[in-house]
Amino acid sequence: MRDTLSSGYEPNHVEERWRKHWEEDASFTPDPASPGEGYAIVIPPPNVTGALHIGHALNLTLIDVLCRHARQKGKNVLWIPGTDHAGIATQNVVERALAREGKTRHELGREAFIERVWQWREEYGHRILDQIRSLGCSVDWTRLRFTMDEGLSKAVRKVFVSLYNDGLIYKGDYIINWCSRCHTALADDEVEHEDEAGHLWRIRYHIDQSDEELVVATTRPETIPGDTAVCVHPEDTRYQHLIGKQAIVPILGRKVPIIADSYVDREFGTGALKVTPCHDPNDWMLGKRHDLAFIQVIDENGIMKEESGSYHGLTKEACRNKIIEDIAAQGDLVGEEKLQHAVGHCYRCHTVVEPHVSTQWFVKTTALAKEARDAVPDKTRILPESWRKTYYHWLDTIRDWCISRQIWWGHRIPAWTCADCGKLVVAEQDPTVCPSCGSTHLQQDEDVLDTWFSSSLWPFSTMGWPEKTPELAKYYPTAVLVTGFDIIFFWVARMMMMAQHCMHEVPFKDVYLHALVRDAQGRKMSKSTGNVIDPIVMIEKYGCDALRFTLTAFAAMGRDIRLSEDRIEGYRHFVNKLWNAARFSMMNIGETAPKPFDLGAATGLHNIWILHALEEVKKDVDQALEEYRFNDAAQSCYKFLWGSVCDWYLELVKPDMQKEGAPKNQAQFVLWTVLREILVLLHPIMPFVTAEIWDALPVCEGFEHYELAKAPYPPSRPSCVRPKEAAQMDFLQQVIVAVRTIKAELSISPGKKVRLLLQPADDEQVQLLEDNRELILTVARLEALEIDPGAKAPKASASAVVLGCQIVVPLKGTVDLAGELARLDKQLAKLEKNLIAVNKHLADENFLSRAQPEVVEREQRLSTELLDNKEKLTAMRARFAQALAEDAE
RNA sequence: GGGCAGUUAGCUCAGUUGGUAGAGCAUCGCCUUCACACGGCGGGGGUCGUAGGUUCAAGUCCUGUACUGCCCACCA
Repeated sequence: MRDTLSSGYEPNHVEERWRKHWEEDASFTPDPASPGEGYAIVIPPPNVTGALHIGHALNLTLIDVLCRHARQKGKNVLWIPGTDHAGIATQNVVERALAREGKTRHELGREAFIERVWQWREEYGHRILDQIRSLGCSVDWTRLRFTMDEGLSKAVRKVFVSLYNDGLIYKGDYIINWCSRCHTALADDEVEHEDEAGHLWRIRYHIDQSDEELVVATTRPETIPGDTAVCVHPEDTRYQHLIGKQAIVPILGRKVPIIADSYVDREFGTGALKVTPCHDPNDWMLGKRHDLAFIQVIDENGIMKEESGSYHGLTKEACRNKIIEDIAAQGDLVGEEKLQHAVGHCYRCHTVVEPHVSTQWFVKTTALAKEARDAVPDKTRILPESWRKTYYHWLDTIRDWCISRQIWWGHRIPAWTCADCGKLVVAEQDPTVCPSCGSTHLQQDEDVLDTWFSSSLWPFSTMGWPEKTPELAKYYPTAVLVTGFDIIFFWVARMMMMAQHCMHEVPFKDVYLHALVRDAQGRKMSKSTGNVIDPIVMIEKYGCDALRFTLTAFAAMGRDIRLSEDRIEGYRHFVNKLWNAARFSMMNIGETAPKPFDLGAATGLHNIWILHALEEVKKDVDQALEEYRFNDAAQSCYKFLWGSVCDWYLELVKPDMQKEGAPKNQAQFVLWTVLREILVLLHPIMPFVTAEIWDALPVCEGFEHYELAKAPYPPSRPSCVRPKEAAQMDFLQQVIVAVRTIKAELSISPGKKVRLLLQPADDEQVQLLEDNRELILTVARLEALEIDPGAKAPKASASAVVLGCQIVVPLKGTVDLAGELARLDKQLAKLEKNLIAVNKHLADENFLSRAQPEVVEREQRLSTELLDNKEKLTAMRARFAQALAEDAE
């Protein structure tokens, strides 16, 4: 046990000790052979290059809440941590570092460069792991994984070969998205479309051997040298007669056919389209369909090729300006207008993406996508459900997945070409001879795989697949995938596809897609906007628990989180409140633990009431977390601890603590129980402060001591569910509040002890109030308390009515008599308003005959009660007014 | 062009199966009451975007509509 707690919670002193303890103790390293239902979550692997941002913090907090809660519920929990090699992103970072030394990766050569990246990872890759650690994540560090680990690389190769052998991976020429800065192909979803202001130029194409002409509209005149056709709609009467003739490409003078295809939108532009099969995906499709020539005029660096004639060597941007100039000079520029249109950008470096024809590797997605689709929602639920449609839609319209990347950092494609016979060899093990001709001149494919290829195997590759491991047997499929919706396609859908192929089973039973964390204005956080909230800074400033509680409390399903620093600061108060409630408890419990007794037999309304409330929170929190309602779980704890325990129970229990014997011991043990169990409930959300308090709490006789991270969820105590007593307590609270209100509104100092006369409505109230006389005296701060239904109230007194019980505070000696009249009028007006509303219901025939009987009954009861209150209050007002008048005389 | 969210107190958001609107922060008043001023007590503040519909009863269900945000999409 630790010494007394300090008066303010200081997270920095506490947290590091627990991080260390959890790690050294291997607290979160489960044994697959141990009992308990397997419950696994794999971390969405952050990039090794990365630093923890607030989105990670949210993601990791929610996962940790689930894992810690599942442990409490007796599950055998495995949370696998790890990082992603993040091909393009990491290569970019290292290349930038090289550039600062004045070197390029090409100067270094492939092998040395890769060596350099590994070095870089050794040096900086632990940063993100440290940050995961500082968040308090209960991950199993002994099972740390990296997508380029030997085991995972083996899995990658196995899947590649298997897909290839099944005919689901092929190599082919296709128009892909090319980033000329990253110098690699990108998958469709790695391209971000953004509306940009551009121009739509109308350019005249002359018709061969004719005076006629055709005007086409284009946003990309630099591709004109690559034109191999002009296309119109087959039913367009304006152009029908030109179909089959030849158009002359401006400047270059090449003749190209005029073709017809219903793809063309007659309404847009001029209704005539120039076709550049090598530099536009639609034109590529047209080119294939109409068997057109394919002329590439822009190279992989964005420079005009020789085929572009006089524009050879220009950048594509320069070419655009020049060619427009030239066409204008020739008099063939017919028009120029501004146009907003979508332009694709590289999701890694934001360079404009160029459609580019090249040889790439693809995964056939049709069959895989169907299986992934069919698994939802029966085998895998997607939450919130609104994302289900999006998921379906993507899979329904999916195109083959381009998986080759022209970079060096990543899993190199396990394909070799025989230099002698040209045979393509795809194999798990590096081949030494060509199986076809026996040659040893085998050349491995230069490309590496898309990062998402290896990530898509993550749920099972991290558990040791393709080996048959105890982890796979116990923990697969994983319980839930928790991630942001921004990677639903990149990652979630692809894991679903790959798992079906490799495991013939879904990778997870639930997918919980959480929100994006935005700034207070709802903007995305970004370094350039300067609105980022750095979780590490927040942890240092306010403590990890405050950050975690804030994120949890804001994690309502299906809604973005608008975060600002003052919210975190606000919840730090809550952490401190818990700390001080614990301090108070321990001061009153003392060194020696109280003697346990049967809580179901507790006496004292306040004890019975708080135990009842405790049962409710336990139920609520458990239910909320089962349904991923994180915010509800956090709110329940917050309300109970602050609103019930601190605001009331701690005050109510003070008199008991001054006594000796049974009442004191009872209060102590109840307090001990309440504190102990709320610590367990809060622990998944705020692991540090709860563990620290738990550690300082004495252990009662007959109770086992274990550390909080290993504590079970508190079992329900049915004998403590006491709704009747809870309602009685509610009545007492209302009485006390009424007295406080009178004091506050009549400017009677809260500290000033007043006399109170209660005129209960019935014997039951008399009994209840008598039984709790002491409690009322203390909490309402009274000098004297008279409970007497027949008592004669002094005329000059302030009054209120609660459930028919009249509350009278004599005002003799106080100043503000006139204030009371105004106060009563306000109360009466409020009552009257309510009464009218209720009576309107009761006067309605339809309501009486059609509403549920309970509802009608409730309304009737309410009406009677309100009327009674009104009458009593009116009478008191009259008496008081009289007193005022007499006083004036 | 298609799809999905959101619109509730000054701000940020809750509001499970329809039954007289809640929290935190902010604001106002009072209080250094021996756990906590990162505190206590009390007050003020909302015709729940808008128009209809269903219902005895709608913030809650349905339809239309406005605005905001996001995602998807091959109109050059």
